[in-house]
Amino acid sequence: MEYNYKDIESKWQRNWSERNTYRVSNQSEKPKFYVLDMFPYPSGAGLHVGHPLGYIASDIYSRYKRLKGFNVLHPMGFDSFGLPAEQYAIETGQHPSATTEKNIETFKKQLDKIGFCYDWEREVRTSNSDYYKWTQWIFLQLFNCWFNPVNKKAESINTLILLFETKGGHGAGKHEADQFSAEEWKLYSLAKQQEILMNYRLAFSAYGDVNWCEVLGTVLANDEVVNGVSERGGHPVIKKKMHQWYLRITDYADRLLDGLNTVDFSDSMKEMQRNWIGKSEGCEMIFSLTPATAGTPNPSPKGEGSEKTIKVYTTRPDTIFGVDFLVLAPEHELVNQITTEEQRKNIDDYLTYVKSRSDRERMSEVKQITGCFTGAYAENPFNGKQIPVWIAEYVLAGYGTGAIMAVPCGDQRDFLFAQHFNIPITNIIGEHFNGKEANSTKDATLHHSDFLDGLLMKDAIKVAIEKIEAEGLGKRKVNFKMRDAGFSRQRYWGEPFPIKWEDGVAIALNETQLPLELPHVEKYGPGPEGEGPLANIAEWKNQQLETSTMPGYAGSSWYFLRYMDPHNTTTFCDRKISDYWRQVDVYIGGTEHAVGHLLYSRLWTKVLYDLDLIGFDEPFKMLVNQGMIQGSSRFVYRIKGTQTFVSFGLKNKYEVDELHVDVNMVDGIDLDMEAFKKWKPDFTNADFILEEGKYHCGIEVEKMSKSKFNTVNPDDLVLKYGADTFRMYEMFLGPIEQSKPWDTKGIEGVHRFLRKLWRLFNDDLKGKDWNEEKANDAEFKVLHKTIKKIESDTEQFSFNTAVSAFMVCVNELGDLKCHKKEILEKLLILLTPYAPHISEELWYQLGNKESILDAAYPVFEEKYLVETNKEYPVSINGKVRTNINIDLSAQQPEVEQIVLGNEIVQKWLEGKAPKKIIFVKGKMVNVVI
RNA sequence: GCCCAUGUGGCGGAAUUGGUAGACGCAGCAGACUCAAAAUCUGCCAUUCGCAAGGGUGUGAAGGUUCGAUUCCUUUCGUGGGCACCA
Repeated sequence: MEYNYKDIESKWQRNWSERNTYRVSNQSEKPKFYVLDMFPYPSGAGLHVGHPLGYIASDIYSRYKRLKGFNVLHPMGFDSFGLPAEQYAIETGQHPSATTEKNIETFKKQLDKIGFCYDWEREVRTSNSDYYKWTQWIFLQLFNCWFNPVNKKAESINTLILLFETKGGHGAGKHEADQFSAEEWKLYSLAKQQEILMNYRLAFSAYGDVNWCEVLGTVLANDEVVNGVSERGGHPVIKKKMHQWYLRITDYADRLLDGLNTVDFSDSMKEMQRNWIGKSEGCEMIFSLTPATAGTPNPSPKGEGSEKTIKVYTTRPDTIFGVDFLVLAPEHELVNQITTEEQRKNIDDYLTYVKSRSDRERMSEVKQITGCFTGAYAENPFNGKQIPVWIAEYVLAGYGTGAIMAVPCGDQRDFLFAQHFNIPITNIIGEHFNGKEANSTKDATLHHSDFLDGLLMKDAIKVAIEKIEAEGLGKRKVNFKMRDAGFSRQRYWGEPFPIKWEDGVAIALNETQLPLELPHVEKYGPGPEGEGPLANIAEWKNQQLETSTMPGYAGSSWYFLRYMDPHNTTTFCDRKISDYWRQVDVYIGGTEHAVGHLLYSRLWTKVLYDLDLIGFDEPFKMLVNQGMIQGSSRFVYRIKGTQTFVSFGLKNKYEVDELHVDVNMVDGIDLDMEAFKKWKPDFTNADFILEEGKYHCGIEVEKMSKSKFNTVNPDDLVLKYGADTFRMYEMFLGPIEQSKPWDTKGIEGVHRFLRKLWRLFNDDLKGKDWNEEKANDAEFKVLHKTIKKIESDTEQFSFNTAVSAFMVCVNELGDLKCHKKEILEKLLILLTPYAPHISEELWYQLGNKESILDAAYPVFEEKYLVETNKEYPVSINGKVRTNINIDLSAQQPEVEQIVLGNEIVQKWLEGKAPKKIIFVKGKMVNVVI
């Protein structure tokens, strides 16, 4: 009887589904455990081999925890709103709801073939109105609350109104502008009151920049902008100010930082989030502008210019005497006012240039130094030095005050700027500055720095801030790099905002009006003036409903809660149920979500917690990052203007175009030329220039994507080798957290392993081959070594080494000719999380009536592994020269005697006495000569 | 540019807290079985010198700490991911 994975897998998948084996109850005597995958975006390309990597890992862990006696929640769903579906719809004329539905069906079918233990009754889809009803509902909670800086938590906006009514503007203690009294507040118009409240709401509306493409008449995602022009059509893209919704995530910056100390994420992940939040301590400082220097007319009439000030933010106030110029962000509101007439043309040209540049380009292309002098000068408040004021794209409006004081001797970007524009550099750090590059040390002693002279820079920071505050020139300030999160998209395929606009005031819909359903239209396109497609729909527009929709991360910020209670129609998730399941114990997904999704869902969780809607304020207790499976692309080289293809090694002799070719037509690097000819009509008559009789393709590792023809479909592999082989092979590829290019080559080895396992139970010819004999010590040793290894590897998500331990175990049992049920039965339980189908089948063959899914996990017993002796490696000066078998209980003197008596050691000693003998018990011996 | 990760045989990778580098698997080579093939089994498999015994070199590169470094430190190069409207 041979291993027939096809029959076995379909048999047990049917059996498990008929018996509802994977249904999870919200009530159980067992302790709970919640294992979650980052749910997929159901793209039209279907599942590729990269998707299941994390899913297999979480499935193994879930099954393992179940064997260990936990009530395990392990759900799956779909993040089904998003840009690609919308784009695809525009291109093909199909409605996104239809394509999304179809894609999800494909995904589910593919997932089921791999044998995951999902409870599909708990499936969620973010684009279903019974789901996004609650996304909208949570948005309303965000809209209707503010962050109280005193209590450091979200509270109802009514508590803020009450403060305004009783104490006026300082009640909230936040916005400097809100210096009104309680009486004034009461006299304000409704619109004015709402305008002020908008500065506090956690979900708020304000003006912000978007990528605007005039020709396409639409707002573009950064992804759709390539080198400053639109990806589709290559049209120019500029920044445009538009009304946008935001989430006030900056108010939670400190709590998001603190929360990192309570969760089990990798250090690098925490570091990335910390850097994103970017907390820095420094001070704001005011520079007053001086009337223009002689020879240039004063741009501001009636001496107004002298009253103008520039507020800069710096983390290094200690360098105040090294300031050689100020730089404003090109978008800074003062730019227009301070520019002198002579400089106006230059400045305008520069602003036009900057408008075409993305933030990314502005930050990354530092070698290309650009900037423009405004003609204005500011005064150093401490020594009266005249400082030119420039604008430059490397200063971003969104960070700090949008203005910096440049210290070329201490900051490399400032240094390059000064060098490029011939601005004289003041050295305040003596020999620490070599004139060739900036030195950002804090350990130098300050020179030419007046009251800071002779101080160490790191000590001077405090002194400088105190002086600045004492003289009223500025104040201590904590800044965050993080900005409030843009929350609206000018798109169709997303959650509509439950918001109406009445005379410029945003009015929240009543909860009873939810869900506010996305209107179904056959065709849609961008609305006027960059509005979303909803603006084209008369019945929508007439109701004055908000025309943008929510971004992709809205639905994914809270989906883990909905899985707990997916069918509830009265609340997003019953409090009793979320109190049972609580945090996600293990969350598995890619690092690409490190700062986006993970921060947003942490924010939403904290707000829901503050409002007492859930009982925990961090969503994910532990995070496991899976690496990305990359595609290994193959290329062919077509001689320009022909259908002749030249092999990789000869391509430099011709002028060629590089074309992606489907990896599935290439064996290693050898192209299947017949398959290639049939691939596309263009290639039917292709000619080839070969090397050594073969056509060699070029190789490059890239993201796995349909357009690069480097995707590998898991279905084909499951069909050819079975789900169990596929699962174990994906795990065997390498550490779960490491990125690696996909390569199908090694899958045979895993399949061979499963057949070898099968043959421990069944002989291909004779049939049943297992027996009920008593196992001996050697067999128990193999088993218990494996139990120990598998258990600890599984706990540590080291699945690749676990697979190899299974192989070692089966090899060793094969060598021992062990076919004993007593041993094999335990091995099957260890294996079932990894290869559930074959394990269940063999378990059944051993005569078990109950499913293996709930068997008791074998208990490791140390006694089988106890050793009395060890082959100690013996090194001479750190190089291993021999091994000596020594009793493990031996102590240093005894060991020294044995080692020095050894022939090989004697030879290396050449009669000399050793200087030192290092003995590490149970490890090694090193003789130092 | 900034942030994070990563670099070990022909290939994927292994190596508790610094303690025998290359487990396990793929590919390859040789052999057994077979009319033959598949399947299976046995052996070899970092590199270099050597008939062998044995020795030299070797974990991206260069330094350092240590009795001992793939592991720790410094510098440097390559690759992958993220950088706020892809999800």
